[in-house]
Amino acid sequence: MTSAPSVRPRGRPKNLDKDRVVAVAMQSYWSNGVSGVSLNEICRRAGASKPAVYREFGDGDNLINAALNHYYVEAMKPVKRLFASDLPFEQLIDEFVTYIARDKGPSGNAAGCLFAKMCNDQLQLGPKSARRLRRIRTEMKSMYAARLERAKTDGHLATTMPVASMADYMDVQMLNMYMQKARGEAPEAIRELGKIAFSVL
Amino acid sequence: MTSAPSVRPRGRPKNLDKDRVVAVAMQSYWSNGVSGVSLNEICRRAGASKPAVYREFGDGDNLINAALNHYYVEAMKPVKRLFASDLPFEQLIDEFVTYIARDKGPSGNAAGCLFAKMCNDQLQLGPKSARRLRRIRTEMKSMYAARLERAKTDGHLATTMPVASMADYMDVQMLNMYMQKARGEAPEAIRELGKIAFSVL
DNA sequence: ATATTTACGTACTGTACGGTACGATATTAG
DNA sequence: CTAATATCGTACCGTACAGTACGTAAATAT
Repeated sequence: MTSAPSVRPRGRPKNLDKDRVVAVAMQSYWSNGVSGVSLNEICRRAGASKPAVYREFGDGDNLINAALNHYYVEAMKPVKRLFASDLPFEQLIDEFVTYIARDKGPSGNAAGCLFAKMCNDQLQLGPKSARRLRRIRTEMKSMYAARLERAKTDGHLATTMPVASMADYMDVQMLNMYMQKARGEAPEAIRELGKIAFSVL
Repeated sequence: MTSAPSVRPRGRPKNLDKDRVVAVAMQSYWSNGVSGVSLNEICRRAGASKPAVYREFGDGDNLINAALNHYYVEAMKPVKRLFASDLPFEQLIDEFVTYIARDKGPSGNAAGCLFAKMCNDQLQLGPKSARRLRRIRTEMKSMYAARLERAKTDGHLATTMPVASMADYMDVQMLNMYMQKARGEAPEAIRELGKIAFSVL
């Protein structure tokens, strides 16, 4: 566990609020895109000194990586819960679409999914965060695939399409919806788009 | 017309190859994304001096705008031709999907649609190019809508869905396919994705 | 020839970036 | 107390960026 190291370590105690830095980084990348906000700016927003951040994270790539992980564990909870639920498949998709269309950024004002934002400028991501991003996407596709398989055996889904293709399709369409949001489209339009896109399943 | 001004203007003749600069800019933005390549870099690649480029275009925003226009008139020709053709609607869509999946960047190696790339980082676009981009997208949606209307009256398209919604959907799915390409997906996978997405029409 | 007009490009400005050197400071170990 | 340890943050490094000042060169007009 990470909690309560009852004995203090040796040197000067840490002052940097690592969690805050990660949270600010996540929010910043979420709102402005990874290439839309600098490490300098994140330090400023978090009220942390740059050397402290470098001491903690090593380099910018690792900070992005940490922000991405934070996003994955925090912001994807509802989606994971939804896909683990026993809702009929059709209803699940409907909830999924509604959730994506309604989802708000951390500061309240709408923004796109951090995954989608990162997938966009993958090219300017460091190797570590790029790798992590790919891995997360694979995980989500597996989640989709598992649920699709389950729906198929339950008879809620009659199709000849291979499950893997459908999972890929869901992944792309989810990112797509989030991109629309990031472009400032209205939630209603996005919901409509999602409904059409997922009507093929 | 822009051709052959038989009388030379007064001062020192221009040496800057404006067309080349625009072409290089287009190719650069196409390959690296708008925020992935600097004006400095474009000057370097085009073999032009920076002041010359500024004299010609005023600022970076105008250069992006010019590149976008160049792309629109040059690279969208096949698509426009396709939508003006008399192909049965279903076949047209099939060709459309195939074209997007196969489309290669100017240097031969695959890259995403410049529209899609620009839609991504709209936020870091200048006001002029952002405005132009919106306008072009609207134009393309109109093109889709007109063709959809035509297919409907010809009886090639039986649906209750409003034409405007379908045009929006086509627009989004086209950008979506291009984004997949920009992310390095295989043409075959993209074609598959497109086929599924457009099967709802 | 000389004045006028125009484009040329080197060399500069100021800003921001990612990243770090290093002396100061706060703690524990003995 | 002193030594050892570890974090602190100011002030700096070199690089790259967008944009421009300005002296020079090449043309036409007179």
